[in-house]
Amino acid sequence: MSGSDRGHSSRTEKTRESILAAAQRLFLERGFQATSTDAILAEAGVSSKETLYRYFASKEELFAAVLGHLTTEQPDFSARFAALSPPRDFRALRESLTTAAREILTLMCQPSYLALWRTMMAEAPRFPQLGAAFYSAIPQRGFTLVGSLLRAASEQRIIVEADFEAVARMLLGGLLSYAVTELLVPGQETQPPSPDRADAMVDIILSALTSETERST
Amino acid sequence: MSGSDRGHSSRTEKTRESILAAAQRLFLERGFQATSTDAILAEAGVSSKETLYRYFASKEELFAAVLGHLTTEQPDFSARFAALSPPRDFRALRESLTTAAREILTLMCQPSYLALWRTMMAEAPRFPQLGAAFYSAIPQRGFTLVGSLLRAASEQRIIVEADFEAVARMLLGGLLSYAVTELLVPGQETQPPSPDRADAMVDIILSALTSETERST
DNA sequence: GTATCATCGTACCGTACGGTACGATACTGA
DNA sequence: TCAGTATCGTACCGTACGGTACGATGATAC
Repeated sequence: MSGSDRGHSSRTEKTRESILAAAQRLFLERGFQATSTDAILAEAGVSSKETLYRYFASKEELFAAVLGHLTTEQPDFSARFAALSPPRDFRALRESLTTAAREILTLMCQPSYLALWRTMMAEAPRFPQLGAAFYSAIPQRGFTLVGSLLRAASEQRIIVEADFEAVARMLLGGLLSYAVTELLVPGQETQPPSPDRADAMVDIILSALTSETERST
Repeated sequence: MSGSDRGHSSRTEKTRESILAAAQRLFLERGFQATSTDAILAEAGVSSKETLYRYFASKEELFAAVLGHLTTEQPDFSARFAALSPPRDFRALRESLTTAAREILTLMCQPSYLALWRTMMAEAPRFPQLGAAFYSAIPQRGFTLVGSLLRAASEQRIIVEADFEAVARMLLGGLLSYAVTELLVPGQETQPPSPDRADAMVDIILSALTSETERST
């Protein structure tokens, strides 16, 4: 407010960004404890710890800055659902869900995304607010968005009434299970699952949500 | 073979067990790197590092012994499915699946089980064979067992043919999603989900697997 | 009872880490 | 051009860790 950030426009911002970028790479690759501040400096091309501690009060604060940034600014799979408009008919609903599920599956199995999940779960006990923020920003939002999409479809009589919270958790949990595979069996070049795994799950869900219709029609 | 383990029957076994138990508690509670050998000794009531290194060549080997033991000897939720006999009719299938799903949900949300998952995913990059062993012993086996149970049911015309790999992943993944919640939002006493969440998922699955029957009958 | 071996208690080694201090140097803005 | 400051380069501090060494002490087996 009182004109504190005047004199340093581009230069300081650049070093700060490079430190953040280096820290992000190393934290996600090795975890919090296994990443030393010296290694971050070397990766960032910075030659003195004094520079790092000018921008971040401690290693913990740097970690929180990196993970907080990834939680809020990262393109996440929830956004795929947020963009979905209420479906017009069954065909449109199926198309929307299939596209979104495919994108989620692909995104979640990317190494950088897996590393984020791994780091979050590993450090959640030590950084509880980071884990909570991540949960409500990504998976929680996914459950909510899928659930409300299905609810909107049911209100338009496209699908039948059901426990949409359970349905959403099963669809996203099924996709998540592939990420867990990659998380537990790392490195060995397990090729990501083919997109038709997502298609199959959407079709099973929709099959459950239309069977009652068959009876009542 | 050549009479190496003769003289030390009860005493050495006891200290070894106490070291393993202490290491298990601390590794699961704090993780690998944050647990010092000194802390393990204190927790085990052992007064010299020499004793620890008599039984385990390194901290890594002790960690592998603990996690390997937990992977193979722990009562796991796959065993619940392995005990299931091929169902006689639809009612028996639903009963079996509901009971198993409830038990899995309860088991997976227990703190000790969550800590095992967290530790496995956190350390999988550094201990790849541990992660792979855990994956094939627990989640992989769960997918396989549920899938084959459903296949057996479909061969008896209890349910219709379907992509049972996807169905199994969705059912177990849906339950897993509750564990992920607890993993990411730790501590704050989030009460575990009620068992009827498991019931709802089983019913949705079965609804999808009977809808076609309605048509063909 | 005596030899054997596990454990004790303690001291030690080398290394690595998070964080601080400080003079020297390069850059930036007026 | 000059003042301010961000960065450099390096040295340092205190602590903690994994692992080793060794004599003393206790329990166990023959």
